[in-house]
Amino acid sequence: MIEFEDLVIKDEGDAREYNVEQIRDKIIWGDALRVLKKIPDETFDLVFVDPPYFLQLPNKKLVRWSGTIVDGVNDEWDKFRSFEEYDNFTRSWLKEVKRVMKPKATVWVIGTYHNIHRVGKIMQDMGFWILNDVIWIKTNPVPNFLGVRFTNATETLIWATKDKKVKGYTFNKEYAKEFGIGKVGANIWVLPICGGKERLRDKSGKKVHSTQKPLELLKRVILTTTKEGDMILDPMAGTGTTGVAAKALKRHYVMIEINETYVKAMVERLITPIRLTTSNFSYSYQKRIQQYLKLNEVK
Amino acid sequence: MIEFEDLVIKDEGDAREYNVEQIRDKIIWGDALRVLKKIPDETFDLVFVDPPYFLQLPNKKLVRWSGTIVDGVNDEWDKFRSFEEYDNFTRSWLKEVKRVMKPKATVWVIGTYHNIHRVGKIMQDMGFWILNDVIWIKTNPVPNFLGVRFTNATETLIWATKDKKVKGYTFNKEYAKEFGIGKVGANIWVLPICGGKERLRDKSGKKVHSTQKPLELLKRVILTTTKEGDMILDPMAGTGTTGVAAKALKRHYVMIEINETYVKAMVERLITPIRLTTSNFSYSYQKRIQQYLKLNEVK
DNA sequence: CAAAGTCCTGAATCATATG
DNA sequence: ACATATGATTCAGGACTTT
Repeated sequence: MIEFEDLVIKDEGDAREYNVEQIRDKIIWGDALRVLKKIPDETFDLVFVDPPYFLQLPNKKLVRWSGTIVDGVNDEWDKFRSFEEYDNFTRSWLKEVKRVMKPKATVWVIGTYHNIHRVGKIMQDMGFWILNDVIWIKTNPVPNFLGVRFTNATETLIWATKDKKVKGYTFNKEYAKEFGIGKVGANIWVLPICGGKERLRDKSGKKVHSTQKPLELLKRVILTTTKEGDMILDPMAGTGTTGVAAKALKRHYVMIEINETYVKAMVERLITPIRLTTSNFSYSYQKRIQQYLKLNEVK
Repeated sequence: MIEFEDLVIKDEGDAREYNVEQIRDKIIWGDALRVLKKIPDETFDLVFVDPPYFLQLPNKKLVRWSGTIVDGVNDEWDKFRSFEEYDNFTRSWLKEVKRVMKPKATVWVIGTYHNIHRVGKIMQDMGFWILNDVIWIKTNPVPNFLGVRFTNATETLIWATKDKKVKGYTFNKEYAKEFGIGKVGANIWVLPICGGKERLRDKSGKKVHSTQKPLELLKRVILTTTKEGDMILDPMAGTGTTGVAAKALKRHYVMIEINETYVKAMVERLITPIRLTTSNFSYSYQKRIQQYLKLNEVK
């Protein structure tokens, strides 16, 4: 039986460097930046980053007509004092990410309009070369019930190499065509927000993580842009969707996370067998997505 | 009969300021920045900007199977020496745009991953408050022939106020629901690239403008975020889609454009009567779009 | 005249090899 | 570094031609 200790390395304050064998298929419990600095150069084939979105939500509750309260993101890890502080944080982790990427590796970063433009510009300024934006269309977004904006139903993923000159990165176009709307393998993915049985909840029914990413999303990232056996890094792993998907798809992972609750949740997920099929969707989700995919058949 | 002189003001080098009556429903033929500086504060209810995308295309030809060559963007106006030069240009026009916006006005900027993140971050840094990203899904994008990336089928529009504190901007949610995918009025618009009879061509059949925007796009922008009689500015008007749509929808426009060929094309379009209905789409477009909208009915 | 087939093209950061 | 040659690669829509 696999135990917590088999999967988790607690990062201690000393300065030694990790070696690749030691951290393969492990969760490193510690601060992302501090841990990243101890990882050797050119270790990973793929990096997936889901940084704080810096939502800048007002510190008041948003109440629905029904009287219930919108359970938005109000976590300490999403608090920054200013754009400048957010940008400095972003540059810091991007610098380390770039260093630990193999020469032909690619990196994904996910965000919304609150932060993605800041991240994207900083990436370009640091020499990353954007290959695509991929638009995730959420089939079940939170509606804008005040009717003062468009309902924000999308997130944006930036996919990039570490440098303009990189050739020969991994791109599996068969999967790109399978996932994207239309025949062309477009940069548009339609899938629901993480919910149902996949969504981790504590005993009181509260969400363990406010922004848990769906397995289907990471499945698509991994299948389109890695090969079996590749090393994948997620330096802000949250509840570990990246590692769970990587394991199921026969890739190696390294996940970094500082929050103890999240680390424990991740371990639970990793020792629970899953199969990564569309059955990870509920039936109604599948039906909805089929509607989108029917577009392929329009003449 | 309406003549060129009735519609066009040629911007001369002198320093006098334009007044609102003088420029209403006019094309100002001159440099965007120089002209903008002569426009009074708080003149417009809406600004739409389609800046150069800074595509940084390689200096080599992309040849198709058939032997034809992809006629990509190779215009002087899309050339910048560096990100820094592009950013300085962006900041310059954004500063003037902010000044000529009425207090409750909003601004739209369109771009692709090549430039939109730079523009978006700069807007945030200058105090603009992003209300939404709107994703334009192009039904007929240029495929990625070589299969090394996702086909880039989207453009991104940023919609913002000039300041975080702005309340009471115009948002017509009925139209937002009509245009966006799903019942919720999502931030996703599906429409084709400008082509067919709408696409302006010279006598030899060559595109007048390499990136002419579809009328349907501007129709949506105008109907969702302005009222009848509003003043709309397009400071880089190209072949004038903004003005044509504004006129048809009973809004006032001011368009700035420096290129003589484009100005002449604009005048032609403005004196040609049009009706702005969905018949601007061909039937097959409509069918395709209906397929997307069927999602409304999914339970 | 309608239907089917051919050809061209669209905001594209699209490959590799050789000189 | 840049330019040129060669080769494997693509979908939707519109214009035009053939059946």
